[in-house]
Amino acid sequence: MSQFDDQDAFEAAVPLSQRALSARPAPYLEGLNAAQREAVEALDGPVLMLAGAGTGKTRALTTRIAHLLLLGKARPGQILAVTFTNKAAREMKNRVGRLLGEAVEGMPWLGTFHSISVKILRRHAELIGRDGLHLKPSFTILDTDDQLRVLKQIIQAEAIDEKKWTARWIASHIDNYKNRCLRPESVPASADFTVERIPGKFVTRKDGGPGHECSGIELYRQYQDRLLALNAVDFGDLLMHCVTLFQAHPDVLKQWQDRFRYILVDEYQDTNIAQYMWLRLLAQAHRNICCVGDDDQSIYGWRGAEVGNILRFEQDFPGARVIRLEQNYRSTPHILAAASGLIAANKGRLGKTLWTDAEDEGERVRLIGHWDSEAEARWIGEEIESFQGGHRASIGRVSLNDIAILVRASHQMRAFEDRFMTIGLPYRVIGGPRFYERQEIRDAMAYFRLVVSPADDLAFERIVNTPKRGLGDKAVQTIQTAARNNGVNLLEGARIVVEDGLIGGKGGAALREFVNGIGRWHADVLDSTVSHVELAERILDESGYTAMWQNEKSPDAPGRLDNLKELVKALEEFDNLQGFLEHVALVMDRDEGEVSEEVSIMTLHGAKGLEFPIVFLPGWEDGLFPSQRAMDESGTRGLEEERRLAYVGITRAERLATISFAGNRRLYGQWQSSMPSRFVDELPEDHVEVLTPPGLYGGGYGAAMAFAGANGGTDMHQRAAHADVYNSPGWKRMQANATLRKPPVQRTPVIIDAEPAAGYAVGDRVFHQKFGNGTVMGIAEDTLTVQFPTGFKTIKAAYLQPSGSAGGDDVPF
DNA sequence: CATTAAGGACTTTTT
DNA sequence: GTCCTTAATG
Repeated sequence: MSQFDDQDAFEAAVPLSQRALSARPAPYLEGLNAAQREAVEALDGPVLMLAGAGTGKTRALTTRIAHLLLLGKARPGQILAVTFTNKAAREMKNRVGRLLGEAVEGMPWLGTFHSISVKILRRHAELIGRDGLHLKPSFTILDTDDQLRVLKQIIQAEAIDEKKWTARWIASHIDNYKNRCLRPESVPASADFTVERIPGKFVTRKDGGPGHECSGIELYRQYQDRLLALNAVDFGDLLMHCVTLFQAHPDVLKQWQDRFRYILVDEYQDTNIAQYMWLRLLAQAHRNICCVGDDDQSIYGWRGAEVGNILRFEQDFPGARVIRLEQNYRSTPHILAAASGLIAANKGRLGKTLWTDAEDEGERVRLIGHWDSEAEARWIGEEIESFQGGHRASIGRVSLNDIAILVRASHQMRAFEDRFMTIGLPYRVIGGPRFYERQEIRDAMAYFRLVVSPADDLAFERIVNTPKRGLGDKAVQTIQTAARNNGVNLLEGARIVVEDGLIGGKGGAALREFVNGIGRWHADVLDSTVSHVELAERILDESGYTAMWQNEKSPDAPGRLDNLKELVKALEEFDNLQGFLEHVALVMDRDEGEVSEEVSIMTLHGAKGLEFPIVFLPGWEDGLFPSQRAMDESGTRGLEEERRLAYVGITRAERLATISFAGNRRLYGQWQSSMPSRFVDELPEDHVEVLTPPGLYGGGYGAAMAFAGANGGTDMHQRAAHADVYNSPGWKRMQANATLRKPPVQRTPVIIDAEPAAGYAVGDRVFHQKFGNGTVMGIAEDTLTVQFPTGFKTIKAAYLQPSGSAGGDDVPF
């Protein structure tokens, strides 16, 4: 990087012709509106670009990069451009390339926070660690699965009661620390948590005898130590280690500050504290940082994102220019007005007024209620078919690719998949399990990992008995003991076990073959005459892994074999196995080929940044959307985030948005009734058209409520308590369109078939020693299904006590 | 040690 | 309802 260190040398290197370009207007600037142009041309100093939905943010950002390059302000390698997703990074890369033609090489530092952090960390790995134990540049990146496996080992060693404190739960706490850049030694005691050990199980600890309790920070420390010993990092570490590195080594920081002359950040509203520190450290010297974001689209608060980062930008970077992009090019006026009206209910916004110069008002946002989630899916399917038939004059010709169904939670997708399957409507689910998260891919990867780095104990444990080699828990324990006694890794330990004949019979022979195989393939990795693609095939073949799936007769076995083939094919694009492994951990999301005509089904989170002519927004029911959990966990803040999610959903639509809700929905196999989302009532009436659903009693929703009420145990007190709901404008609209046989009476969710028992009723607030306050969602004899902030639990009534404040302060229900 | 049966938890959202 | 972990059996 020394070639960039000298400012004068760099300027001298820029051709005169390039610098002269700044003297004449650049043609690529001409299509921009005034605000976009300002955002592109304000190159030096801190800039905050507040870009509302559909205002051409990506265009401004990519043009800005092109501008920097064409003016000779920086070379491609001197621009740091950070995104959150690989998709966004790829998109930006493509668009910059298109703007510049073939003139400029791809930008090496355009990528996600995580992928850029890896690149930086690899160069300074040895500076991370303590007590003589440090990271090596070849460190592996653990995904959530590996992370949990490591934690489970620690939990077992510490005899922690995993029934009560799951690895998942502890992992989320550790992630939280890392999101805030808190290392084990810097977590304040006030942020510690306590877990219990299994009573009676003897544990020897350095800090004294057996204790019944264990500090969360202590577990965190052990986890970090274990990762270091494994020469591994998890996702959170990538950011946190980078920040630690920069803080502890000013000389290293300086190198990177000098290299990155200009910094651009996409989706700034989604940054967490670690990312914020990362950026600040890199930007503080020259302050050439341009952050793009929209506080109204901040929807990742639950995983540590801090809207505060964007709200505070001007304080962090005094003298920052704030540029608002407010002209919307995406949606019709009705859609825009509906979205704006909804988001206006949020407080603490930076405030933007989106406008459009489109003349055609378009159709109003449509609102429809259904009897249940199946009717909702049926109706949407029929709507889509009628679009296809072409007899919808106001809409015109529609391709299935133009249509998206955006749901709050992934379990909603199923109803649509089922329905579309039966009517033969092509669809694609976006954001399902990732390619590299599939079992067969992870197994294959573990083989590759172990072959490349024989010290990868996690990989060893994963595959030592896959395919079945007759090596169970006991055998693995024998290997672990041998490894520990000799101070070597598991593969070496296994070799010792084989040599000493500690495992006999079938298992011993199989283990011998396994160890020999890994050794053989490892030698081939180093042998440059062996192609890595061929080697990969051979590994899967000779290990018996391919045969395992060939012999498996379950219906998904062929698909898995296909995936393995695809994996090997993907290898061709890399120079070696190492490079491939690195790529898969961070960047390999399968490219969603848009070859055929399909309706897209995805979550609202997954839809951010996308747009579709026609959008369906089903499941607008209180408890589902806004999600009960978000509200229980974060109160008003959670509700506002949900509202932003709704805003994101509506603003995805270009021409037609349809919001719907169902009176009954199946959750965990039980039917449950629900109320329309409060967001429905917040929509500005002038921009909404209420549709009458087809079906029984002239109106599915009204009938749904009457039915639910009849079965749910009528209660005057309840009726009075919730009377206001039925006076709300949204409710009246629905009433006008539905023939109501009986007044609706139930506010809280009802399990239709459930008998009230144990003195509790559905909807009651209860308290549990560990899980805290929750809401009863289902009753079966003496067992209750309770929704806690941390999720659903099925618990015996004896462990619960009634919670005093039914219907909390700012939390409804 | 592997296979099978029963029981429990689980549902936001993702790099 | 589904997936996963644990207990019982071959």
